[in-house]
Amino acid sequence: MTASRPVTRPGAAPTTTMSDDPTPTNRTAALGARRATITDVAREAGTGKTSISRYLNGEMGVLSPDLRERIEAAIAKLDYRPNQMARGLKRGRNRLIGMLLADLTNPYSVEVLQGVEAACHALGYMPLICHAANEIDMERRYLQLLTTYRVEGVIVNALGVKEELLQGFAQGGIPVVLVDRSVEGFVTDMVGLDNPAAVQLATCHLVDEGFEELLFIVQPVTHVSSRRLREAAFRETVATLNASGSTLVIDLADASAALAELDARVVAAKRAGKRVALFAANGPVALRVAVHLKERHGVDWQASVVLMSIDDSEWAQLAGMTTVRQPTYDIGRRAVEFLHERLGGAAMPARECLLPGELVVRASTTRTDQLDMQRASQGT
Amino acid sequence: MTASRPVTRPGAAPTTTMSDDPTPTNRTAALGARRATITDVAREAGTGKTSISRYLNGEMGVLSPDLRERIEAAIAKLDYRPNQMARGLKRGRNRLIGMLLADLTNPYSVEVLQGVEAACHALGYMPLICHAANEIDMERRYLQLLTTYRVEGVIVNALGVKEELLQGFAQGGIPVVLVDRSVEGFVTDMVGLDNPAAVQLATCHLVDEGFEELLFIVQPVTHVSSRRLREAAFRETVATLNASGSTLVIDLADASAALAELDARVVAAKRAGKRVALFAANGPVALRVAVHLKERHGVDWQASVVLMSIDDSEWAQLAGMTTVRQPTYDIGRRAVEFLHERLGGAAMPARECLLPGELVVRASTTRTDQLDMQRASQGT
DNA sequence: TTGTAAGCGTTATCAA
DNA sequence: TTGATAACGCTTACAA
Repeated sequence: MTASRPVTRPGAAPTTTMSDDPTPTNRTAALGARRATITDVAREAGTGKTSISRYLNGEMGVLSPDLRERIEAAIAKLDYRPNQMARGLKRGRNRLIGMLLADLTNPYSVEVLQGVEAACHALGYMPLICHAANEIDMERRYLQLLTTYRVEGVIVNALGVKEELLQGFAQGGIPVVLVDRSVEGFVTDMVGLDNPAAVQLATCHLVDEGFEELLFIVQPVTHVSSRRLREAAFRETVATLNASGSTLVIDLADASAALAELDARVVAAKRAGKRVALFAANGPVALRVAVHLKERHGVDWQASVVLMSIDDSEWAQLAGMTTVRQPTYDIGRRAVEFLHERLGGAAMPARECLLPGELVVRASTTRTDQLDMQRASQGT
Repeated sequence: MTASRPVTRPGAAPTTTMSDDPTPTNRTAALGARRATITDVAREAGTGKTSISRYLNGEMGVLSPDLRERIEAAIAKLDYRPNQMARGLKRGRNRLIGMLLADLTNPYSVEVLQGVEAACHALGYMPLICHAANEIDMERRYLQLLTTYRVEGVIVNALGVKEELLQGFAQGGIPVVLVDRSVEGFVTDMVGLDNPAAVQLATCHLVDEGFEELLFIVQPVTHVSSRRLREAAFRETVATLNASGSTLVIDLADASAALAELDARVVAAKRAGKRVALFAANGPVALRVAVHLKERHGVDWQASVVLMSIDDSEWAQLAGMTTVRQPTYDIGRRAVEFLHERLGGAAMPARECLLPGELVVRASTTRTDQLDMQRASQGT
C-alpha cells in the first residue's frame, strides 16, 4: 500500500512529445521519492538541525559565513523545501487563511478573490479557497474543514451560515471577516460595497435621465443583508426624489412568475405613458432579465426596455448597459488587511468598511437611446 | 505576542444586530482560545490517546461500547476536531490536492473547478486552489508553495510552466495531471477537450449553413497546445471540405492591429460576394471580437457579421451566438479521478482523456439570420 | 557561533 | 480490548 509509487513513465503517450531519459538522473534520486527533510540537510551540511532552521528563518546574523555556505549548498543539492505542515504544527500558525466563497460563478466573487490573493501574497499568507457553489451543505462542510486545517483566519462570503458556526471560530480565537454581507446575530469585521450610496447613485442617474417609472429587481432578500440594504436604499431614494418606483423579487432558480410580473409592470407603465427603467440588484439578476427581454423583444430588446444593474459584468460593455461597478478588488484586499490586523493582535470593536461603487454610464440609459426607446415602445 | 487575542467584541458596530453575552459561556471557555487536542479528549474520557485515535479512524471493532461512548461524549463536550496538519505529518499524506488555475476570470476555469471540487469531495480530498491570474511568476510561486504544503498531487492548467518545474513533482512521486493543455517535454496524464473533433464539428456546421469564407481567430499559439490543436484542426477541416478559410492571431493584451486586420478580411470577403463567418477559438477571444464588432457595426452588429466560438460563455445565450460547449465539469472530475488512481498506486503509461464538445446552435449561424446578414452586408 | 533536547498533535508499534 | 511510547519534520529554549 505504501509501496513506492512508480513515477509516471512515457510509454505510448499519443499527442505529447519527446522526453525519454529512462532514469531519474537528478540529485534527489538517491533519496528515492522521499523529499529531503531538515535532518537530511543538516547531515549533508555537516551540522545540526538548529542551524538549518536558523538559516531558513533568516537569522543570518548568527551564522558563520562558512556554515551558511555549506547550508546553502546542501539545500540546493537536495532541493530541500521546508515542510509547512510541520512548521505550522510547531509554531502554532501555518499562514493559511480560509476564503469561503458562496458562488464563483458570479464574477463578483472572482474579482474579490483576486484582491484577496494579492493581499495574501503581499502579507505572506496562503489562501485556502473554498467554493460552496451555492450549496449550503458545502458551506458548512468547508467551514468544518477550515477549522480542521487550522487556518489562522477566515474570510467569509456567506451563503446561509448560521451565526453559531462562525461563533465557533471567533471563540476559538480565529478572526472572521465578512465580505459583501453580514450574518445575523454575528458581530465581526466586515467589508463590502456602500450599498445605500451605490443604489442612490444609480437611482438618481435614472431619474436624471428622465425615467419616470423605476423597477428594482432583486433576489429574495431574506438573510442576505446586501440585497436587503439595496432594496431599502432604492425605496428610500425613490421616496426622497418623489419618483415612482417599485420592487420585484425574483428567484433565479424559478424565475418565470417574476418575469411575467415584470412584463406586466413594464406594459402597465408604458400604457400610462411613462418611461420605464429596470434596475437589477446584481449581475446574475441582470443577465437573467436581459436574456428574458431578448427572448421577448428580440435582438433589439434594448430599444424597448432600459436595463441597468449593480455589478459591471463582462457582457455589460457588449450590451452597452449602464452599471455600478463594485470596488471588488479593494474589498478583497481590505478583508485580508482586517484579518492581518487581528492576527497581529489588534483588539478593537468590530469594524465595517463600506467602499463606494462607481457609476459606469453606457448607452442603455442615455438620452439618445431613450428616443429610440420611445419610438419602439409599442411592444405588448 | 502570543497573548490571548481578545475575541471580537460588539462595541459600536453600525449595521449589525444583537448578540451581547459578555463572557464566552460555552464549553471551550475553560481551555481559553486553544482548541482541544487529542490529549485533552483522552483526559476527559479517562483513557489514552491511542483509543481516541482509533475512534477517529473508525476502528470501532476494537473499542468497547462503553469506552466508545465516553469518547463520543468527550469529543462533543470539547468540540474537538482532529488537526489535519498533525495527522498529515504523521501519516505522510494530508489529503491535499493542488489545483493550479491559469485564469479564473475565464469561466472555463471556474467550471472545471466545479468538477474538481465535486470529485475531491466525493473522494475525500481537499483542493488547494491556486490562481495564477495570468501571471507566470505567480504560477511558479504557487507551484513552489504547493510542494511546501506537501500536496499529494497536482492538477495543472498551465500558463507557462516549464517542464522542469513539473518534473520536480513527478520525481518527488507527486502525480501531476494536466488540464486543457499539455506542457512541452513533460509526459503525464492529461484531460481536456477533444479539440480536433470539436473544431471539426463547428467548422462543418458553418459550411453546412452555407458560409463560404471562414475566419478562425485565436490567441498566439506558442506554448498553448489547445490553441495549436484547434488552429491545426481548423485548417485541416477547411482543406478536407474544400472550403475557404484563414486564421487570424489576436493578442488580447494588444488587439487593435488584429482587429483591424479582421475588419479588412471581412470586407474583402464580402466584396468578393462571399458569406463570411468568424470562429473564435475560445470565450475570451469571442468576447473581445464581439465587443469590437459592436463598436464598429452598432447594436445590430450580428446582422452584419456572423460569430461563433468554442466555450459556451454566459452571454452567448444573450447574444444568440452558436458555440461549442466544453464538457468542463467532466474534465475537472476526470482529472481528479486520474490523480486518485495514481495515488492509489496505479502504475501505467501516461494517459490522455479527450472529451467531446457539444455544438450549441443558436441564431447567429442559422439560415434565417443569414438572410438578414445578406441584406445588411454593405458595412465597410 | 553552534548544538542538544523537548515538544507541537497525530498515528503506529508493541506490549500488557 | 487497551495504553505507553516512539516517531513525523520542524522550532525553540537552553547549553556549550
